[in-house]
Amino acid sequence: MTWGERASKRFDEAGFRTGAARRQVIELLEGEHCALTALEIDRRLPKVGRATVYRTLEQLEELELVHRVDVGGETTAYERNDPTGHHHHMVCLRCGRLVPFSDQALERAIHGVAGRAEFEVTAHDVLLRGVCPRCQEQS
Amino acid sequence: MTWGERASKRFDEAGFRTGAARRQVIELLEGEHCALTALEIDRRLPKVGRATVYRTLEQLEELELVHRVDVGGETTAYERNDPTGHHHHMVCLRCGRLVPFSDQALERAIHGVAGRAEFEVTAHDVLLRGVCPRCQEQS
DNA sequence: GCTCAAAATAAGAACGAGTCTCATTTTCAT
DNA sequence: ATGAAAATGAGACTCGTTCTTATTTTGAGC
Repeated sequence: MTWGERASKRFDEAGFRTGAARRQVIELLEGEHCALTALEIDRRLPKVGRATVYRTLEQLEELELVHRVDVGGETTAYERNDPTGHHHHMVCLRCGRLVPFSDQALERAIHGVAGRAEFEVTAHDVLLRGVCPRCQEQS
Repeated sequence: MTWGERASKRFDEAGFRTGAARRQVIELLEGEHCALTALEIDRRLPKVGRATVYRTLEQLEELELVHRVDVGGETTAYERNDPTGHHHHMVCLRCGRLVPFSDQALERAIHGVAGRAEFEVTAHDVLLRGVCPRCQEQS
């Protein structure tokens, strides 16, 4: 079952009705592999209102079908929750490109810290900032 | 030498002139131990213009006297660069409290990833989200 | 101390991301 | 088919941040 099918099903089960706007947002996310910002989605779906885009993303997040990716001060990005795996991002400071990565040692270290902390840690983010290969060439 | 003195000196060396506004921003940061948001600083210094607050923070960042702390979508916070050390933050999802931590294994893992990446990595952030002890008690 | 060009500043307009409101359209249980 | 409830689009609004511009302050050279 694809992510899109799973998303539709989960919406049904949650008792939501399905409109054209929601379908389009889901289709768009289905086709993307890395994070998309809310405004990017709005721009790519000119027939869908901004409010609807944000509302839909909020619902998708509640249903745990997408999660936010915080990439710096600018705008928030959203990404499909793929059961295949947890990962983090590198962001290019010049062009904004996002590249995913994952690392076992990193995850172990984070779980270690979380275990020793007084906080009840429920989530974590790691962001590497730098310059992507493409932008390095250009300088 | 205090952080404030170091900051003033560094500004001089960089060829900047010293105005009243900048002095006030530096004094305010001097007195704070953890991150302050730009707007918080603006609010606490009503006689200083918004633009000046932001410009000063930008310059402080360039001179490596403060660094940004990204704590979620809202607003960006700034924190004194203490030579004693690099650290990350846990943020409480209920009350917003920030608590610093640092961990050797975590840093090693991050440097490992950065070294293997095609990106030229210049900075990194780690944020643990959860519930602080104080808020855990209240529930 | 003065002087004056350059730097710093204050005030507020402008901008961009995100939220809210509300009138209209669509969905779906009946 | 019908109509109450949900979903939607358009645009007003908010808030953090940036830009513009006219004014004030600084400090190097006298």
